[in-house]
Amino acid sequence: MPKLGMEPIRRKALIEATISEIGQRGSLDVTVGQIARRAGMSSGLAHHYFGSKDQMLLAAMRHIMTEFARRTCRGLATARTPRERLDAIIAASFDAREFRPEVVLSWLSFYVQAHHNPGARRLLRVYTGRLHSNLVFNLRQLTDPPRAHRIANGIAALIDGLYIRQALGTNPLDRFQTMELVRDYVDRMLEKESAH
Amino acid sequence: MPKLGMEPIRRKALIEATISEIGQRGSLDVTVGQIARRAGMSSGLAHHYFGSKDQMLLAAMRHIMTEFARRTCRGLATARTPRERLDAIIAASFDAREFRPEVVLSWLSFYVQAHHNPGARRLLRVYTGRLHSNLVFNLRQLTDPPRAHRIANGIAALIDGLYIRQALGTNPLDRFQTMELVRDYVDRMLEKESAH
Amino acid sequence: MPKLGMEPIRRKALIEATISEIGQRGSLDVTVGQIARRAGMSSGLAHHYFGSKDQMLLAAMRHIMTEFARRTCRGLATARTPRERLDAIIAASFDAREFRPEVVLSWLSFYVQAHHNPGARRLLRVYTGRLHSNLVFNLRQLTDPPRAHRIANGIAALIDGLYIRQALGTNPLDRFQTMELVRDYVDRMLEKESAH
Amino acid sequence: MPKLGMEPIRRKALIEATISEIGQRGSLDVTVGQIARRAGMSSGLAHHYFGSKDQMLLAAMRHIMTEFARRTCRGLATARTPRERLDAIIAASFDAREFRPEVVLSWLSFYVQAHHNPGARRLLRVYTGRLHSNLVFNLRQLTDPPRAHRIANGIAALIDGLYIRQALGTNPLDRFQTMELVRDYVDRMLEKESAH
DNA sequence: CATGAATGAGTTTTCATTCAT
DNA sequence: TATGAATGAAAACTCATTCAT
Repeated sequence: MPKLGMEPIRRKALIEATISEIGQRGSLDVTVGQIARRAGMSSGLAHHYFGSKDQMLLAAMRHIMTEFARRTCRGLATARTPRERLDAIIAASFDAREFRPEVVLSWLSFYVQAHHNPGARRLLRVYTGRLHSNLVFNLRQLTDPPRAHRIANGIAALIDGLYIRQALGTNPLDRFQTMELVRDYVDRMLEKESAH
Repeated sequence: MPKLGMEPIRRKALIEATISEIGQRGSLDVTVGQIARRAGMSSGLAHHYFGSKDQMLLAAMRHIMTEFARRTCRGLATARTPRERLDAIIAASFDAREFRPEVVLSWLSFYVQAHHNPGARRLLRVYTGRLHSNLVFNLRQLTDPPRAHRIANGIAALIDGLYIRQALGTNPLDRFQTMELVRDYVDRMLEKESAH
Repeated sequence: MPKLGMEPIRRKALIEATISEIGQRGSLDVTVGQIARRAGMSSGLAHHYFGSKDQMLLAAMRHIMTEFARRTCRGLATARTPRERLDAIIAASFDAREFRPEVVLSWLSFYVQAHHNPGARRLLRVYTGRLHSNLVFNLRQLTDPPRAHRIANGIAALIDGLYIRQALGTNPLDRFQTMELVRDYVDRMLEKESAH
Repeated sequence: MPKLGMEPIRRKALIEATISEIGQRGSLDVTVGQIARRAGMSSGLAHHYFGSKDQMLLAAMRHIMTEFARRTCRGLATARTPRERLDAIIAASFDAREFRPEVVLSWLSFYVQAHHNPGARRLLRVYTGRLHSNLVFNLRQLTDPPRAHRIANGIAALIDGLYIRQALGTNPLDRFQTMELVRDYVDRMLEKESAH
């Protein structure tokens, strides 16, 4: 049933199928055929729209990051104070849709891929850089610049670590406790009288 | 001329070659042939000693974890106070030999593998469990049990996150700063007067 | 809005695109999609007009040969003597438009195709036969029949060889020197006193 | 039955199978699977020994050219005069084994491949260059340098042309008549009194 | 008339694994 | 114990061709 304008529909279906399939299999070792089947089309069509498997994986990664960026923006829009904005960024990372097993596993897989795929690497840098500057911008209004950078690094590492543990099933906390852990970290690090 | 006692030598060579190869290629997509060549033998021999590729990867993972456990034990032996023991555990994680790119990348790869390989999963649980109880045991002497668990989770997540960032090249801190970040976290979380 | 009389226009565009594409890629491994795109239409339409890829390639071959035949006729029309007519045939082969890289390469590619495609083979025989009888007809007026055949074979082989070398870039002569080489051959072979 | 030292045997078998298969199918569009089957092995093994299809085709081309070079050398060794040496070169080109349909067709196919495969191109240049200098070296002892080059070009073109025609089945001459045509060309071109 | 969506067969290539020696 | 020859299954990718619209 070839209709006009199928491209965006097919691309979207393939991206979603990619994420689901990675999540379900728990590995980036997913074949184009599996993804295409899940998306209800032939593997040839998947190639037609994405050119290569790598491009498809990259598109999926991009999709996840775009969604994350959008959620972050939305959260930041309603926040009033720097502290609220930090919480909004954290909340975006642990949003219910973001923190689903398949999405978290996709992140992990992409992380691995990023090590040898230049495109994935670039994408990851964009994400990392954006998160860092978002955090630093707000932290700077609450503490001195060196500390702001230091805390931003801690937050980012904590988020990454909690993601991994979530992906591996070694995170005993639920979504809210997980978020609370990060917020607690921020609070503690911002306390004034600490002799650090 | 069949040499006696070759088995442990060959196995060790293969395990080390596995880790080096994964580190150098930056990916779990490493072939038995590549590993065997690096270990100076034929792929057939690698199978002879390990039975399958998966077993070989698992053995490499086990090796890394055993090394880590040994280092942790050694560190704990000389520590006198709970706080010192916590520091020893942290130091073991960021030991110079543990924190080499190839080892960190192997960890990351194993994490991915753990999700669908039961053997790897079991191994990972052992490591995670041991780390957690080690941390909790010492934290409990410094704070109440729920908090001890909470902080242990935070430390573990932070370590995992810092590992990932190290593997991906997104960790701007050097080894000592990295360790300091974790120790700082412990200090902050243990401060008494915090209103949490 | 179905346009009337599009067929010849489309067919012509496709034939020209076929030759250009083969010439540019330097290979018969040209896809229908590439040709169609170059001709400014969809691959489906190309099939609509030609039925199959082979038919399209064949039509292109036929086009080149028809052009050649037309040029030969035109050249023969103004020639007065047998020797002039021989020169006209030679000139038609090395006409500036005929001797363009893409056309020469198309010839070469068609030659290869001719070996297993009956249609192409038939077409090639027509061309070969026509050239041979044209040459023999005129040579017969200058020498005895066996020699005429012999010389015609030599000329045809020389032309083919020079074409190949042109296609491969191993012909160091320019178009005029190339033609002169053939004409020289004719002169030499027609010399009376030769002890052959 | 894996024995030691199979590599040269397998490589040879594959090269011969490549030439036969190209000859029989009349096209470079021959699959690795077909070649391997003809050589009595799996396609995987063919890749094991050659790395890629292109390398295999290239090896076949190299084989044909090496054989040609060897034959030429042998012929040149027994020749005493420049004229005899020219005849030896010609004879090597039309040697019974060289002029078999499958070999001639392989040449033609390789010619096509040479246009876009750098390796094939380089190989072809070596062959062309060697033939040219061999011819020129001997012709120079019989005529002036510019003429020597000119005649060498003619001979080479004639040989190529006769090969093509042989491959396409449009050469009505047998092997001896074909050779004689080239020798006759040489004789004619070397005649002194010609007013050229 | 025209599109481009869709398929599926076919091709190259890779690799874990087996096994004769 | 050790080799590397050999297989075969699986994967990515290509493309002629078909067909609903």
